[in-house]
Amino acid sequence: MMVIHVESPRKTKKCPVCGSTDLEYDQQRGEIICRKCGEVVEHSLVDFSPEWRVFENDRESRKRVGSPISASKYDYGVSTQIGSASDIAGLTPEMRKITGKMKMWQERTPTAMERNVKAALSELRRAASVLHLPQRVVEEASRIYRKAAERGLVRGRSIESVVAGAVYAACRLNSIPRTLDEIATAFHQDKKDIGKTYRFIARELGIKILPTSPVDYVYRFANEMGLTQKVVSRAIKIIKEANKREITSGKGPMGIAAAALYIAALLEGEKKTQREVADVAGVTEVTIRNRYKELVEKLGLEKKLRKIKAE
DNA sequence: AAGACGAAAGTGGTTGA
DNA sequence: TCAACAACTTTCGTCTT
Repeated sequence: MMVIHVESPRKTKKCPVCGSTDLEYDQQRGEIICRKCGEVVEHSLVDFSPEWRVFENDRESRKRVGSPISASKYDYGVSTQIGSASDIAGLTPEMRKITGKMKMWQERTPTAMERNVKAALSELRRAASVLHLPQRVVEEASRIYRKAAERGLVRGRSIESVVAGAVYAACRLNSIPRTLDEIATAFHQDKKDIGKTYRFIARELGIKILPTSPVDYVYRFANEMGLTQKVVSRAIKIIKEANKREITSGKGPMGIAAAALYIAALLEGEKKTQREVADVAGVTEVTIRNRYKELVEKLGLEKKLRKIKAE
């Protein structure tokens, strides 16, 4: 088994923004985040979760021999080659017949589906690097795509749109949200098509999709706007509180994340305009205003905000 | 002049008869 | 299958800073 040594990120890295060595490794997201300023120092790290984690109760594949089975290789990375002349020198004629047949079988041209999956997975890897997806999500997306292909769900849809849908589903399943916009850009696809395909394959494959939490977006949005950790914590508090008072259900998580960040930035004296927040969150100013109003009203933040305004 | 505010009309998806 | 519905968008005119 191949062993990759990875130094503990915490010991060696320094935040390029504030120089702090107090870094936090977020295993789920595969990111190193600076505790002080919230900067994402590094993405796409090695996934440290147990290598024997197996889905679908497949106990048999928990063996720790051989190279890791990788769903992102089109043959799961476990194919072998039957050699020719020299390899079969010691075999009886009957055996030679059999191995000859096996060889023919093996070298037969790949099926349409194999070729399809292979093309899809290379597209997947390309987009994954653009999106900084951790390996675990790539694997998940590969599994989803393969299942979809096996059930003939790709028919009538472009490979790209199905791969994109699989990626979106994999991200949501792992609570590492990428917005539909980001995925659409990475795949050069239309947002609507991806959404449709995503819903379709999720339904057909019986993938349970939990609504994403606004909290999942806060770090990334804040980071993109150069907001500090203080603002992030504040925004998360606001969202948690809003959850308790059930004003978040049915609302778009991105809008809530955006509004919470907007308010948090005001409260922490790092004001951003609605326009700036709207741009990174991929919602409109109007939506931010609507969520803003609800949040301020129901959480009783008017006094605090007025105080801030008075400077 | 820029930012914030909100009304009005339109879009795409969900739900329920 | 259709209509009602909620969330969100686009657009635009009006205040506020």
